[in-house]
Amino acid sequence: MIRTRFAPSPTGFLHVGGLRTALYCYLFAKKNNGKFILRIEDTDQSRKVDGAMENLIDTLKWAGINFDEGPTVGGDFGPYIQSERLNIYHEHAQKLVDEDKAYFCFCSPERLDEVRKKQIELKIPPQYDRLCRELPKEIIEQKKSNGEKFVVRMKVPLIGETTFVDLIRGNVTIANKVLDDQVLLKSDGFPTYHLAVVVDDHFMKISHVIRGEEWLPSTPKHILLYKYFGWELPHFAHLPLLLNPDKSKLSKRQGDVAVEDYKAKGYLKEAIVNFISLLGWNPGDNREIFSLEELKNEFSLERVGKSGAIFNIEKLNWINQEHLRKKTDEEILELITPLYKLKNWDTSNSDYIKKVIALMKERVITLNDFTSFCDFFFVDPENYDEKGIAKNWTSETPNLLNQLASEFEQMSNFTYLEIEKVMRKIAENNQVSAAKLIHPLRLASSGLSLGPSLFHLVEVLGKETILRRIKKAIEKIK
RNA sequence: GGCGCGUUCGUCUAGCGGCUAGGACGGAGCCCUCUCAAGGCUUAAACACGGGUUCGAUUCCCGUACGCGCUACCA
Repeated sequence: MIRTRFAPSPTGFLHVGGLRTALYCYLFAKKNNGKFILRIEDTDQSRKVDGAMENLIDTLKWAGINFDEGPTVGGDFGPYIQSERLNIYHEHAQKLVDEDKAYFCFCSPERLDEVRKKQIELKIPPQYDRLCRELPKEIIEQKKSNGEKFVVRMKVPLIGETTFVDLIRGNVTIANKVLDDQVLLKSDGFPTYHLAVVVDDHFMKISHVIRGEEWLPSTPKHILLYKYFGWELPHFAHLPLLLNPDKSKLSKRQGDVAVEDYKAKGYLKEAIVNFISLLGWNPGDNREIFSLEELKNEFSLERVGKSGAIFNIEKLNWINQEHLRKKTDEEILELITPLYKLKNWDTSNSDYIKKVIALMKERVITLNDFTSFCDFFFVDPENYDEKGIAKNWTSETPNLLNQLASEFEQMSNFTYLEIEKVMRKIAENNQVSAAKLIHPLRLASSGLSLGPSLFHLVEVLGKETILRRIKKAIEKIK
């Protein structure tokens, strides 16, 4: 049984890198008829943020990444929040101490700092100097009864090396001597990541540990712990990192990293999921547009790459457009209605909004473009594009528009076909090109010099609005 | 500093000893056209470097360089 987990810390919003890790874990599990588990790693009380867990869960659900076990849904191997599992960690830390595979350490943070500083000065690798590694039992008891604070550290072998297989990178070997005597249990009684991850992955029967590359160097410690406990190893797969444009690890400061930021910008969940799926994985052929369902069928760890990928918004834009096109006008209506309400635009006439969608669908990138480029469908323009005026508005324009207005007034069948006929006729009568009418009318009706097909636009806006706007434009422009 | 991982067009990538090194986004140009998009066509653009191995290396091995990650009682 394939079981994977996504194990974020509730320290803020879900990062796009986190979403990708979660997605790959999810896809791998689903592809193999396995289970995907969500576990909350809240062992650092100082970094914990209220509401972060709920936010994480909401965002995963929004993206369509549903977990089979985890907080809020339960499961047979819970609890799924590490702070609710402290007794399990204590028990296992004690077991290691009893078997001489870990030890109590009473060194103060101050001493540790000092040791580290000195080591750096001497240009030797900073590491715990193992002062407490062989403390006699009596001393330990004495210090404990004195109430001295302590941590539990793992006893790393001084010699030898640890090798493991990474599903993405192959064999990785690290000498044990460069491994620190890692703290397993902190003085506040919480475990560190290293203890908690091993214990939980074991008891939650995780078959494949799929996580970011930043964990690669500490994996030998985890392997050692599995061996100390006598547990079977899971498979490991370390994903390449997501990068900023300058190739550093994707972070705030260089753009948006929270999934919510992209949601707020009007990107579709389908597009975000599709885009990040391609950052480090490819299907092996030229297809690029995938639904989540399709990804579930296609995904494989064998096709995950090794090098980091820069998060490039241009491609996201294109993918968003592609997914937007796949949506029906009805679906888009549902997505943008809340945005329109925020703008205080009239949303009571959904047929009208659907016409707007039909006209704009091909020329927007994000959902937000349905608001930022669509004001004129709902409110009369107050300002007119300066360049457009300079280029297309001449002294004869008012006269032409007035002729147009009186023709429009008499039309009973106000459709784009008829509108076009009328406009071309007037152009001909005045011996000017149709453009002399089209561009100024676009300006008058939208205030812009770009937008959808003018004849369609006029039809959708309707006779009354058009006549009003023609009048207004003639008054306001020069 | 130490250890680890990585390195194909600007970006995402295909390639698993023999290819005119392919695709996509973005760029440029042309066509279409009432503008803007969309669409169609065309085009520029890459194997980090040096050694091996081999009849033959983008591909395998070793170095170098560069980048990134880790080096916490953070994850």
